[in-house]
Amino acid sequence: MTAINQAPTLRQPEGVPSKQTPAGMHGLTGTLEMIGAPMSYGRNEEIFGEGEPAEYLYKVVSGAVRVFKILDDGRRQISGFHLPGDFFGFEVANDHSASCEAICNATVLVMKRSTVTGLAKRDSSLARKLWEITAGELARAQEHIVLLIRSAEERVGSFLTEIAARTHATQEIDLPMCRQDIADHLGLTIETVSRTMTQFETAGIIALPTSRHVVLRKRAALAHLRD
Amino acid sequence: MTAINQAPTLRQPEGVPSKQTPAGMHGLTGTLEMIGAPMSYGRNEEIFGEGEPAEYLYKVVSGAVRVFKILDDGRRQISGFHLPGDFFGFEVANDHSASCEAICNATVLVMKRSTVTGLAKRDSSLARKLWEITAGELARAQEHIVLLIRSAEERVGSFLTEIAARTHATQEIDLPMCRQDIADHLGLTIETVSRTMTQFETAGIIALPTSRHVVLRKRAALAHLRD
DNA sequence: CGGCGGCTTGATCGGTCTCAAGTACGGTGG
DNA sequence: CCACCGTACTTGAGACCGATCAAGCCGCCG
Repeated sequence: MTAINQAPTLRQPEGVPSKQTPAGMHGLTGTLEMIGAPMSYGRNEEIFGEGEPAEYLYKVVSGAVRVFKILDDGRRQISGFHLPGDFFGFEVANDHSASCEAICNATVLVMKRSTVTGLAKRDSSLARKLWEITAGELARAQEHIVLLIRSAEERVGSFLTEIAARTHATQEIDLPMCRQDIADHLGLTIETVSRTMTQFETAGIIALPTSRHVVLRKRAALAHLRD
Repeated sequence: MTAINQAPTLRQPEGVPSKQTPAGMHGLTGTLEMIGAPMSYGRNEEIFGEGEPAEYLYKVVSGAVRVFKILDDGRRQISGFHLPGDFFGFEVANDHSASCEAICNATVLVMKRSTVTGLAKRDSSLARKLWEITAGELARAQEHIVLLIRSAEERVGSFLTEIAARTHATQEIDLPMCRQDIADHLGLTIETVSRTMTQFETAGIIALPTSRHVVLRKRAALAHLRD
């Protein structure tokens, strides 16, 4: 626990509110941000732990976080990475079903859960938005299931494609997470992830100026890998 | 399509409503069943298809159904089996994200989605219940992800344990689904499923009087398999 | 310069898939 | 009642992919 951990400042988050919510987004982005407080977390700092009461809902402002479970055999399954703009930590149950850590220094908007669910009781569009966020998580989980039954090549290829799409990158992506994080997300070993990346580079599908910086040379090839 | 397919009778389902909803169940079971109509489906009959408009919500009364996607390489991923009492076909989006078929002859309660979401706008406890059902699906999907990164032995063992729990079976279970269904659910081949079952039988963990009838001899051993 | 964490590469092992028969069971028709 | 058939399931042999074990390399920071 070497990280800086600012106490939430109970005012509007700086910077963010200037971007006003576009109409048609059900107003959640606006509403929730109003009641949120920005918090900073250092690299590898815990944001919440599995089994803890889920007091807050979160939205990434900058940086990246990983949500994971530690299995009884000691392995770690990273259920997802969350990037700027993503909500996370939404629970219907009272406790968090997974743990969450900052991957790198990260700023996160923190909203009190009781406030949000209280508002949702009176505002059916907000209630629906909460449902939609959970349904979005479900869709992502199901995509992930489909990914896990495929070959290592396809898993790594899809991962790169997904990160590129979610960061709105056209050509180059900077991976915030290490190889072990990727491996624990894709259900592979660090060696297999590394080998597969090298293989993509050899095939001219990507370039790797540094291990964290990926240049997508043939995006179509990445997306259409067969096993 | 050889199956019997009764048109929905737009009256209260027979038999079911006599069981009144116990207090504290948020009233959904009661409310939704009131607006539901029972439908019968034959073995392998389609209940809805991926991409179709999600007009209805469903609840299994008897029998069993499988929800699945066909992948672009032709493989089939069964995201889940639904047994009596289970809801399925819940979507936030307008279209079904997966297909659904009856595994055996099955009776299903069918509720009009627009009616339900209309009610949810005015009834926050119903809105919350819809959210809870989706969150339950999410939790199940995440459990499944954890399962998919484990060994074949563990997958089959957990599958048997899960079915036993969900059918409230203490000792013996009747599998409604064939080996291929199990394989497509667990991300294995039919041969591996079969071999693993045989292996459990040889080890005295289960008995297999017939291929669909499983006697659990050592439930603890099934649940605690290591890879 | 030394050390360390993160990453890559190599050699070998093992689990699961693939391909290929073989078996059990239920239904159908003679 | 039995012969036949099709479907579901089991079993076997071999190939292959990814895990494991083990070095080595790179970049960064003290």
